[in-house]
Amino acid sequence: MIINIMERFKNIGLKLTPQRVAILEYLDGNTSHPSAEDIYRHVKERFPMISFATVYNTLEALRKRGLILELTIDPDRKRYDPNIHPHHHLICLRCKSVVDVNLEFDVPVPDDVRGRFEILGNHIEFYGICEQCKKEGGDDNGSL
Amino acid sequence: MIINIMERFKNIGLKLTPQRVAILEYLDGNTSHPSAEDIYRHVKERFPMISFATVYNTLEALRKRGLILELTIDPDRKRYDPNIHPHHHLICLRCKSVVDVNLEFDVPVPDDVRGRFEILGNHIEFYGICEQCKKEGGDDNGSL
DNA sequence: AATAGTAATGATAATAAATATCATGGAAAG
DNA sequence: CTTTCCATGATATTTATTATCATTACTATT
Repeated sequence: MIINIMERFKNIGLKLTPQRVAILEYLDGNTSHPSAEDIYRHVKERFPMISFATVYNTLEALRKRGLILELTIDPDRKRYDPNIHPHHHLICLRCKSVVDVNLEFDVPVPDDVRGRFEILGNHIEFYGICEQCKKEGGDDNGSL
Repeated sequence: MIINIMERFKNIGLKLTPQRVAILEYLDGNTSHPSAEDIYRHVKERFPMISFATVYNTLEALRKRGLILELTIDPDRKRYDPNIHPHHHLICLRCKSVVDVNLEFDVPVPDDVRGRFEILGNHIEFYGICEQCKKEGGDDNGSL
């Protein structure tokens, strides 16, 4: 999979730099829905000189080509998802962790809506409390 | 409806200032999902002295009491919704407009998922092209 | 292998949204 | 009316993201 992306990178005329490889390797199969800063901090361990500009640059290059998704599920920051297949998300209101739901749901939108809006896709966010947070107790459920 | 909110405002110990009334009136029945800046610009017409701090202040007070929802559907800014009943959204990829879908969908989440995550609610985002944008043509569909 | 062409890097500055601070003003209650 | 205490507005700060640009370095070609 990651080989494919690297090949596609080159085929499109994008240069495959060590920094980009590191970012791609971090993203490959990653289901933690990292933010730009998460990625920056991780890659920095191997490339202490890496700049935020490179991270944003690479993410934008990937996004423009549809190789990653930019998620708008965290009110504070963008998150990125290398899983580009249609799927949904469970979002923990306490710890903000995001878990994939790899299911196809049939969401029957009425004709009168379809007539007024060309629907190209959908994304379901499930809000709740993750297993980990439930174990730890507490009663702040955050807010929807 | 707006009377109710104003009453509740006072009952909770919040002060009902002219600025807040203006914000409440603008939000009441508003289905445009305005950003803080949208609200600021509108209220500024009547209260040229109003500050952004007051807008954010009021929105936070309303949100904390569950009187409005903070929407995380626009990658660039938070949007606010006075409709606190469960509903979903159509988001135009071209003009970023947001339209309500006041329907209840039954989204059957499998038991193994429910066992690992207490689901408290869900929100469906439909992506597509609105009627207005389709009329105007163009072929930039934005990206999911 | 040397080189030329071009895109990527990283340092830095610039935007922009949202939050924090705080002296002053004003709503609410008695 | 007066007192209390929260809200306001001016401003500063924080944080995320985008923009700029000289330098670097990958890639293809020779």
